[in-house]
Amino acid sequence: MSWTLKTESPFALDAVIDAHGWIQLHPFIQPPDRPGFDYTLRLASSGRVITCRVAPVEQGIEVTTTTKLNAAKLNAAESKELQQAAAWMVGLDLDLRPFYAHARGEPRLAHMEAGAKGRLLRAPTVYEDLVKTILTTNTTWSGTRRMNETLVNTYGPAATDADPAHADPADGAARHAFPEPARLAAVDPDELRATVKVGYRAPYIVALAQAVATGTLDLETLKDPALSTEEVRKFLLSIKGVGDYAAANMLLLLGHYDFVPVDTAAVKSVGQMWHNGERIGAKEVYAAFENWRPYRGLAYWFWQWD
DNA sequence: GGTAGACCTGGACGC
DNA sequence: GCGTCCAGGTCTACC
Repeated sequence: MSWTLKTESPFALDAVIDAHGWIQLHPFIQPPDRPGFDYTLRLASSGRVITCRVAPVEQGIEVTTTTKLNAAKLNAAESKELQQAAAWMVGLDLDLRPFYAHARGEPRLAHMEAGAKGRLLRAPTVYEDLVKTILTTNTTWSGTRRMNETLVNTYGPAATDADPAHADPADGAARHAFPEPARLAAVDPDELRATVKVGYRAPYIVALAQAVATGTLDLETLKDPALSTEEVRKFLLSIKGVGDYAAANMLLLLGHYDFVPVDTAAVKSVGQMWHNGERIGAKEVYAAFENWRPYRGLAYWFWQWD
């Protein structure tokens, strides 16, 4: 089964994929031999775990199911859920034309409008993106990838009726969806620490999963574009394990662009470009992008440094 | 409001 | 092979 989803605003799937490293985090798989990506998800409406293939078409994407579930077609609710998830993942709801107009004339951002850049690949749920963001804190990118892969393969449900032809191209293993909140909520933090080697992040992840699973924390409300940036930021910062960097990263994913995920790379880049390589802090990073309000984070993220 | 130290892991390095 | 050091954000205690 397949569906074509389109948007009115400038769009390029390869720009979404290349915007950051999320494509390297399971359940995303980037096939080496064709454009687009594969993603394994559990459909909440039925509990089925399927793998879908997302490929570029003009002004949008084509979404195709790639498992043997093709033989047992998705029902209406499942189809709707899959299409909504795919549209959210690639940001079909976003319109960056106001930013392009704002950035017109800045040579270091000219590549954005030309390449329809600005969207960042995201998971179907805010919960998944938040767990992944916590896994990016205080570690290297290779550490993030390792922790995420182990988390997904250990606690994520395997694709039902998986077609061996569509197994993980890296090792042929069955693909897994991201672990449900209820699954991680039931894991002892010490076990998570031992199996996934997430270290001190274990209690943060379990507490987050428990809050989502019990309904104490409704992260999906953060997708509401009517919420102000400050409202969303305050909400995120109230979660244990989420600090300024993690909140800013999540804000970018949620379509709020005024905060910069200040990490060591940010202070290094800004220090080299505007402070003769001197050691600087978050204050100087924000000062460097002051003229880009309310898009400071977006301008920073796509700034061409050389 | 600002700062120091602890939290974990993997990788680099020296022996 | 083993031990030590370091990088990477957030939290807590303290001033």
